[in-house]
Amino acid sequence: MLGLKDMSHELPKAYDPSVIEERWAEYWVRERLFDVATAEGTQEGVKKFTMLLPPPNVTGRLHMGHMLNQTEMDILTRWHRMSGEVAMWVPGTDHAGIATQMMVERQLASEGTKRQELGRVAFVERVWEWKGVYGGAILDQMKRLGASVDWGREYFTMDDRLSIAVKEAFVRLHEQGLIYRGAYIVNWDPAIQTAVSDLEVEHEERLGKIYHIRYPLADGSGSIVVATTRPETMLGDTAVAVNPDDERYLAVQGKIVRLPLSGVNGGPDREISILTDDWAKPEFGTGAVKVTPAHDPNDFAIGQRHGLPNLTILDETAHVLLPGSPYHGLDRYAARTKIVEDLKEMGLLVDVKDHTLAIGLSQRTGVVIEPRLSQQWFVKIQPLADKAIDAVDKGYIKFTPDQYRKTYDEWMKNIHDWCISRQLWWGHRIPAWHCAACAKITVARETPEVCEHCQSKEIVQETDVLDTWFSSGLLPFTVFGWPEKTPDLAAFYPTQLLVTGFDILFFWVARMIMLGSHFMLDVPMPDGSKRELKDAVPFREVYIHALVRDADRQKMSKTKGNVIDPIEVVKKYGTDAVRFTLASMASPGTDIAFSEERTDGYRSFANKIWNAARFLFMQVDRAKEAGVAVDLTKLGTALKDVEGAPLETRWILARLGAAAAAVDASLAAYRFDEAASAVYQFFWGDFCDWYIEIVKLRLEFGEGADLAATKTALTTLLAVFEAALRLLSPFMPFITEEIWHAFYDGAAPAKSIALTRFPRTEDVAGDAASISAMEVLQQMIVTVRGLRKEMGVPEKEAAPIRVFAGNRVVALVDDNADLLRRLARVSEVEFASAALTGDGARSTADFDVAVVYERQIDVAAERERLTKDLAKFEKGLAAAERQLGNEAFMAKAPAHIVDGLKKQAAETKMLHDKAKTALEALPSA
RNA sequence: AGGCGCGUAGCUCAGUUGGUUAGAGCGCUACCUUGACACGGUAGAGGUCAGGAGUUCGAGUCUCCUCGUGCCUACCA
Repeated sequence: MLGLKDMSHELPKAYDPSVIEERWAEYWVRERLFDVATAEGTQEGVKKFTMLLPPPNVTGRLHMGHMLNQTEMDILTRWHRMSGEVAMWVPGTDHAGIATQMMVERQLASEGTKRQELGRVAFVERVWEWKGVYGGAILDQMKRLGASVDWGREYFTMDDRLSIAVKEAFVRLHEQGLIYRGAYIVNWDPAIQTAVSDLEVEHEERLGKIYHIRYPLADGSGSIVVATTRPETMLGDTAVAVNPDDERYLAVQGKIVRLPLSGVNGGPDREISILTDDWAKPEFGTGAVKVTPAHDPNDFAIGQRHGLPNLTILDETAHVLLPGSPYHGLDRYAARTKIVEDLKEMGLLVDVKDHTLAIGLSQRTGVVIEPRLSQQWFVKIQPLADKAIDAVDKGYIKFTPDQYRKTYDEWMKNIHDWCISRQLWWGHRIPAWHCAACAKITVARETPEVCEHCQSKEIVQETDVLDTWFSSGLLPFTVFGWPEKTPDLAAFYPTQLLVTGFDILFFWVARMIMLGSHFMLDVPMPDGSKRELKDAVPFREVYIHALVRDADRQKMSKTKGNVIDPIEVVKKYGTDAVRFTLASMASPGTDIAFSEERTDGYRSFANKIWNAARFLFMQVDRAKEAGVAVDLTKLGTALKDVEGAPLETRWILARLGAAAAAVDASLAAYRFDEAASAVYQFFWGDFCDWYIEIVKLRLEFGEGADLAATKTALTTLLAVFEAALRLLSPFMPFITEEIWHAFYDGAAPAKSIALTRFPRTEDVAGDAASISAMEVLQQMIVTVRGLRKEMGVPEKEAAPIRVFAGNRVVALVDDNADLLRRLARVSEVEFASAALTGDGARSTADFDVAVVYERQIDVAAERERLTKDLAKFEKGLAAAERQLGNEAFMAKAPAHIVDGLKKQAAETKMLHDKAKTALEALPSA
């Protein structure tokens, strides 16, 4: 399947992701590597990691937000899987009622027809056809990105089994008295002509006008002035309300008003009364409110309280519906203009003021929402919300970041009943039948033959469909077979985690919590015991991630044209680089300003990994030629066997263990940025920059070389590298898979690196002492390199150095002289018996070091540097001394802080004195 | 109208319970085409942590205020 043999000899110099990624993406899906059998989930004692993919709309195309979401989920899933857990990530798509219907309607429009001409049945068929052709696009994109989901469990929210579950849920809620139908004011989208829920309305501050209109009293004794932002609705006024305590209006309470412009067919204007209601606030507008019960939720409430008639004067398309009126048939805004003009002409327009108001726009179509009185289905939400509040309050569901718990709580506590009916054709049709004979409703799981109330056969099914979020809110249990008591449901519910953006916190997350807490309480636990709320919740944890913005922090939108297509970026830099970018920028609290420059940097990282692999493969080839063969089955042992091993071996193993521990801790806290930075730092900073450079010394194959030592060094090198690949693999699955297979050259111990074990500290030997010793050595090497450069020692030339150091460092330098020679280009090391000053000597806390070389330095520059150093030390010293002289500090600060400061002060003083001596030793200019 | 964030190096961002001299990547400067890698190596420069006040022995970190900025929720005509 792979050209492995070729690879190990002829890896191209630069890594080219395009040639390998598609191959592995297909391989992972074809081999079904990430499908989980139900039996695996029922094993005793095995930890499970179950998670649902937030189902993208079938109409969707993958955007950066999806990619961030999927990258995070994939990293977590791969990490859990490699940690020995049963890791199951369930994918699917959402039928997305409005979005999909609009998409197909647009298609019909381009063919010169419309859904009404097709009829409901043909239209729905047409949508299914559309879904068949275009619906899979987003999941195909997901496959290309290597998401390690369980494709065997892929679902669509309109699948038969899910439709049955949706019906069941609806019927049960109805039976429990939690679903009702009635005429209420709802948010009406006049473009697509359906009701939408409160959440589907977006508010936008806009500058509008507020109109003060004079309504004359019928008895001619005067008038009352009302204030409104929507003058066209006056046609539907059925009262005027004033506050009972408003002294200005005491005299007109109960009087009759003649409503201007309301006459039809040339008849007289309607008469309405002035009533009192607390809702009218004296301080707002004129203190008098026109009441339009059919077109405003507050007015509706007033109407209910006072038994006012509801007069609907706008139709489904927001055109005036008032036959016989001159305004009949006008669009709402045209009507507004004309009414204002007419009022002005009649002298009834008292005032027009600028007024900013939050206008409601339909999330899907962008048109202004028209509050409209209509028959709709609602879920009585309070009983569900109570459980959902409880579940989070009691800690059964944990939010990360924690601040969202509060957001959730606030919303849940102010929740309104949920309008779940939509006047669409695409969706789950409400399982209710209206009776023509008795006008009552039959709600049933199966299509009924007769009306359950009067046995009439004259029944027709409700034409409304359910809000898409109703079905997706059930997913955490319906995907596992609910209402059936399936093994899947027993094994995998509740899921562990939900990863999503805050934009669907209320739409989806909150609904899942409400519906899960409600329905699953009735499902016994696998052992037959009663299920408690803590096990009825749909997931244990919710991780809310940030929004991906463009490099200028602008929200990506089609209208702005700043949408970054992840597939394009992936083509340019490789999936691994884009994944790594998203992971490393996924810090809590801030949105992600996606920058290609950053991605470019991580492409370099991939290239670095690639070239490290090339280096290793070359060494393996050299070894083979020298007759040294490494046993790849012994790599695990190599990670633990440090008996008599050189410093760098013990050090890199300690670093590897630390990196693994850091990744574990970070991912457990959803700190993808920290985890990414830990692996990056380990691989590039520790492994490549230091370890490989040191190992180059050890790999001697020539005459008289100690081949046994070479073999040991090479084995450790390979072992660390192989472990590093596993460490990197959740973040960069493609390049690690490719190199890992090449590494084993057809004899890989598993079908995929994703199925191997994630490195754990307990798998790796390593001691803290090796880290601190190595740090001293690194510091010394860096210092010598700096000195060489200052003194103008040519790059290729080795120079002797002098070292003055304590015992610890003497032994360290002595033992690792070859390392110094190689990495700092030192020819010989001479130990000094006294502190070194002048002559380009440099000091640290642990040692003094000087490069012995004829100075070619710029004296002026050196003086400048030393002067600067001196000033820095003086400042530090003064600060430390001031602090140490502070009695309050000495009395109150903990001992280790005081000791630390004392030590620091002593060191600073030493460095200060040396810098001073060195400065004085410089020849005068 | 309420609520939640953010403001740290030229840019993008880290900075865990307050504790020794505030970090990373990119960019920048200098040197290096060294047999893994120029998508590279080595060494550097660069920050009064938005501003002010307070608490504390000690504040990037806690409190308050101001300024700037982003978002969420909401039935004020």
